[in-house]
Amino acid sequence: MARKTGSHAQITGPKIRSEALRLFARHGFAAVSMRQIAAAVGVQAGALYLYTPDKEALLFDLLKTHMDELLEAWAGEPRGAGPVEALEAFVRFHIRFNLSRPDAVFLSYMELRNLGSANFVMIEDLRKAYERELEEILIAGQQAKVFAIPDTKLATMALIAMLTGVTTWFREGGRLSQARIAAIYWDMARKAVGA
Amino acid sequence: MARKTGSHAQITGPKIRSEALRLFARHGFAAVSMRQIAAAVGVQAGALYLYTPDKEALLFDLLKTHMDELLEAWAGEPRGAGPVEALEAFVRFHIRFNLSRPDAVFLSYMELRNLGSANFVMIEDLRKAYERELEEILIAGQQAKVFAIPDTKLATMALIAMLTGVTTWFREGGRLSQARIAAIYWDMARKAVGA
DNA sequence: GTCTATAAACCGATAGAC
DNA sequence: GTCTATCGGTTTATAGAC
Repeated sequence: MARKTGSHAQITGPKIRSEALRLFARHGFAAVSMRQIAAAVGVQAGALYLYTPDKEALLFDLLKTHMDELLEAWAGEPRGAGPVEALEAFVRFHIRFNLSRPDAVFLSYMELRNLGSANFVMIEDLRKAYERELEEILIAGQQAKVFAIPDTKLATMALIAMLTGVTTWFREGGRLSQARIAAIYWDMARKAVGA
Repeated sequence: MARKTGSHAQITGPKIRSEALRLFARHGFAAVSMRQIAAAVGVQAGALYLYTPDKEALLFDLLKTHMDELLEAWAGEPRGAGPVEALEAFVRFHIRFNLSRPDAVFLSYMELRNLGSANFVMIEDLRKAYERELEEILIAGQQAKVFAIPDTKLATMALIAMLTGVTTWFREGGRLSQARIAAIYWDMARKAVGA
């Protein structure tokens, strides 16, 4: 099938998302103009509106995709039999996944406030579903008496904040390898829950 | 001394800072216009420039003040003799102080990128100085063999991220009191460092 | 599918009146 | 100290040519 000159939908669509993700994470959603995104992609600003109805929808698409991929990746992650093994799997998975997508992680933290309330609730629910995955591990370990946790809800929030924090300071080629960092965090997480 | 009609410098100055802090935290620095801040204060946009040379200087003033107050408050905080007591003091102080200023904490995390490089470095150095306070406690405890920490630098980042995370979900009048939350976090922090 | 051109609104910051 | 008015530039989003 013949296409008009300058037709590159299969390239432009993904490129808009990747450049928008990079720019939003670097400068903030409100600070980035549609013209900047278009320039980074290599098209004119008007062309963006063939791929997104408006700027907020572009942000929502990025956040929704990230959360979907996060939950899907965790669902497909192998994990051991007991709560301790499951917690170790979660800790290592969370660090590995988040470090592979630092821009998306940062965006999911910072730019939820730029979403309308309906979109906000949708992303928020996915985030809660992910947190629930960790809490269920903690509850199982608590019931099996292999964890000693004063409050599983607080432990969930504490562990996720601790693990996600890695993305704010980790730099490739730094003092410690990603594997070493994951091992150290697993050690601290394990101790924190009394395992 | 007589003043002209409409002269309220002693009220307007602090109010500009408090309203700007609230709006920047809520919507993001770039998303908030000087006109919005002025409207919240109850003056016209032009009047803001009697109190700040430009918008970025207003943001910097907020962040600098916050970091100065944080370091000053910690410097004046009573703490016990040993590393364990010092760590407990730090944990409780960090939670208490940050929960008393959630907007400033959020801003300090998210909007550093809107600072010019000179201003950025200044805030960053203050943040590092604060982190160093915690790391020195961990190092002292490690040397005294009352902590068992694989890496004091990583433990510092892990603990601060864990503790700061409280500000993202805590709501006054929620399930747990602030004192109870601090006690639970202290329990997890203590275990995490092997004390 | 992309471009150019443009509408309508808003931005940060300043000048001058009071 | 504050206001009104405004400059010069930017914004999101759309219309119509190709």
